[in-house]
Amino acid sequence: MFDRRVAPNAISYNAAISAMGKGSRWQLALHLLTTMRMSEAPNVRSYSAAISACEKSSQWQAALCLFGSMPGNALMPSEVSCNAAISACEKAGQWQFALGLLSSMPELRIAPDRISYNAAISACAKEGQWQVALSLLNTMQAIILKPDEISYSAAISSCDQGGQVELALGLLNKMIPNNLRPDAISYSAAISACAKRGQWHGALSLLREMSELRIEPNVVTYSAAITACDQGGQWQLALDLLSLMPEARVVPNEITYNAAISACEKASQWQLALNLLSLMPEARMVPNKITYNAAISACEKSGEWQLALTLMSLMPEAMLVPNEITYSAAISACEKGGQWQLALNLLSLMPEARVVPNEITYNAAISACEKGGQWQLALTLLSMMPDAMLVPNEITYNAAMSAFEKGGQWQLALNLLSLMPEAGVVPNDITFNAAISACERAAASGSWY
DNA sequence: CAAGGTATCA
Repeated sequence: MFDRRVAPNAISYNAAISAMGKGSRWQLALHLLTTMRMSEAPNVRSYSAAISACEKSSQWQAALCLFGSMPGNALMPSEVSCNAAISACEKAGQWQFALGLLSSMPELRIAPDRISYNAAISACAKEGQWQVALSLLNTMQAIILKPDEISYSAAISSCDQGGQVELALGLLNKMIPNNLRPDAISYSAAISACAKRGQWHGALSLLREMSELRIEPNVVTYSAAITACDQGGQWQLALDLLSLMPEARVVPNEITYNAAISACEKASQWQLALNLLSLMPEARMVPNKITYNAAISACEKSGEWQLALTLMSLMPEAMLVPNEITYSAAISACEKGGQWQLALNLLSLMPEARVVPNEITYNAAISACEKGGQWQLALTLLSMMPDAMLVPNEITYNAAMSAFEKGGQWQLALNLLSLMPEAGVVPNDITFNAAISACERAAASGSWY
């Protein structure tokens, strides 16, 4: 094709740009768009393919630049180019930009179509903007753009992200009356909504409903249902679902196993968690960072701090780099095992491992100090948080408060309590109980004055 | 030759 005798034409360039997009090579896609100019002017499809390439590589600014440069290149943006730009905003979590593009379409003399709305609904869904997503769905109906299965699934997903189970189920139930056929994706989104609220019963009902309607669940459906059982405290049911997958001819993947390992965590079933981890290679699955993090947490919840640290130490040979979640889970494991020195050691190793601790990491470390009776260290960690650009939250304050209480530091406890309002943290029962207890201990031991 | 929906870890 690049033989000088046969010049590539627009079609071959467009195909190449599209292929770069599928391989997440956005720079190469843009490079092709540039080199294309030497033989002929890129057309609307070239731009659409390039915008889509940027979208697939999460380069939303580049996508918007391309879209915005079309009129200057004597090209009228099409529905497709605009929809690709909306998708780029969606992938990057820029729901306001997605809505802005949708609303600017009429000025550009492009009528938004079903795909424009669906992409915008998805953008809102990803960011938990369920009210906006639902209003877009209503707008679609109002302007006689009949929402389809994808519109509904995206809207259900917005309710899922927003924790609105009832609304999610309501939308699912409206599909058939609207002559739409719910599929595995619509059901998976609804099951996920149940999972977020721990409604395992609802999730299993939806699975049953699927079999009545002859809708084949897929691996995502099962993974979501396993998570629903996990969140609902039904770890046995979660594992039952995993074991039922072969006869349903659904092949579990890494995510399914990760969800199942997570279910073992809540049940303090570290043996089962490690067993699942060990079964993965023979099922041709490669455990990833999330798998290890879930297994480390399972050990943590079971009080197996040594095993948790062993798992963490095995990550490099599995070519996995621990992240802040790994460290936080491992620090929590040390906390549960009364190993405050090891917990602090892990925290101190983070900078050289180029892992940035977050609030949760500090909270775990402060709790470890509290359990180890190290109120001074808890105070030191608390005071280090602003330097690390971290804002202590309710959990941080409560952990520090308990540390002061255990250490008989009633003045510090009361001082901390008094600082909470200006830090914008509302003390709760745990906070007050710890503070009161600190004072009672002081009074009982006569150290009040 | 271009555009839209589902699941996992502290």
